[in-house]
Amino acid sequence: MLQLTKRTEYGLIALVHMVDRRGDFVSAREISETYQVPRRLLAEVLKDLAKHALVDSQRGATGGYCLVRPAEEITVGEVVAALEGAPKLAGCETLEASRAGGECDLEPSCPIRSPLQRIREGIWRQMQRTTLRSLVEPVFHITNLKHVDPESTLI
Amino acid sequence: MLQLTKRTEYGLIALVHMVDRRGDFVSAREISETYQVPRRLLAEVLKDLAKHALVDSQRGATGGYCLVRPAEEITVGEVVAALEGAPKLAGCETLEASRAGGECDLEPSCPIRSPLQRIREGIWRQMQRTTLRSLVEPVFHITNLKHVDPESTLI
DNA sequence: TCGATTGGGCACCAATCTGGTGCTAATTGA
DNA sequence: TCAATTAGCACCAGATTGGTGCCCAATCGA
Repeated sequence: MLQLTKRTEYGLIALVHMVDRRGDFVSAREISETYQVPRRLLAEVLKDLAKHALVDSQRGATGGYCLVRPAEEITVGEVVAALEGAPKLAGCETLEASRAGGECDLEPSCPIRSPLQRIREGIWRQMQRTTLRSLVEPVFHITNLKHVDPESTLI
Repeated sequence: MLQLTKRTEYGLIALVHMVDRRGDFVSAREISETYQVPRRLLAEVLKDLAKHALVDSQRGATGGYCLVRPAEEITVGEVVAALEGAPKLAGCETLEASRAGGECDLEPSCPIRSPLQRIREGIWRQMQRTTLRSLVEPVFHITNLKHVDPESTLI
């Protein structure tokens, strides 16, 4: 259905919540109560983000999570990749790299290269260009990229 | 998993196959054999496309399907909407329209408007700007939209 | 007229994904 | 020690997805 999962949604909400609060650790409970998100599931998500080195985690009474890098350096693409795995651009692209030039017999519609593949690539590129910062302050995204037609920005 | 369905993939493949062949009807069998796609499923997809007036269908021995409009006028967004339903931009957006101005209590993270919503909107806009033609000849898309940074085109 | 070929409708299925929960252990500050 | 927190693992019900079976309806050519 072309949709990101709830996991990703919760992850992004949590990350946005932590923007510009580096240093102090925010607990999963605080986030879950603030945005009415299932705590256990959110914890699962944050754990994954920690595994992928997008957040630091600390146990104990005053523990919690905080961003590892500034919001300008974290892309939506990274978050999605961490929480649902990088979109498999299977077929041609991957084969291209591995066997350099041979015909592709795995992807049946290869000669044309499946339209869906191309669309997925496009979406993927967009997400890799969209930072956490631009989610917090959309204006940032547009004003800092004047040469890009605002109409065509992801957000 | 942020992915379009196989149905959509098959639909796009079929539509691309029919580009610039208005007039003669292409059978589901021909397409399925050309691209090694399950015939019955493809038929189901084409039926939906016909229902949404994206293709004409004709029964009988020499029947099949053909595009209703030229490839420049059919957008990927339309195809996706036909085959998997328009992405529900639930919550704020829809409520905004219906009750004009009240607080949104359905979408918990509403005050911030869920980051995921925004991303979804961006993707959706992109798909609505991407035509079938640009899937056939990517060059078309870029050269005809010179004011858009090529980096930011969907395809 | 008859048969072959095509799309249309409906039901159905197995596998997978998704959202979510329970429980217990380990860590840490007060 | 106690309370709060993250970590790990298993588990579950429901929805979605990809795909198939079967028969009917239309249409064309012989």
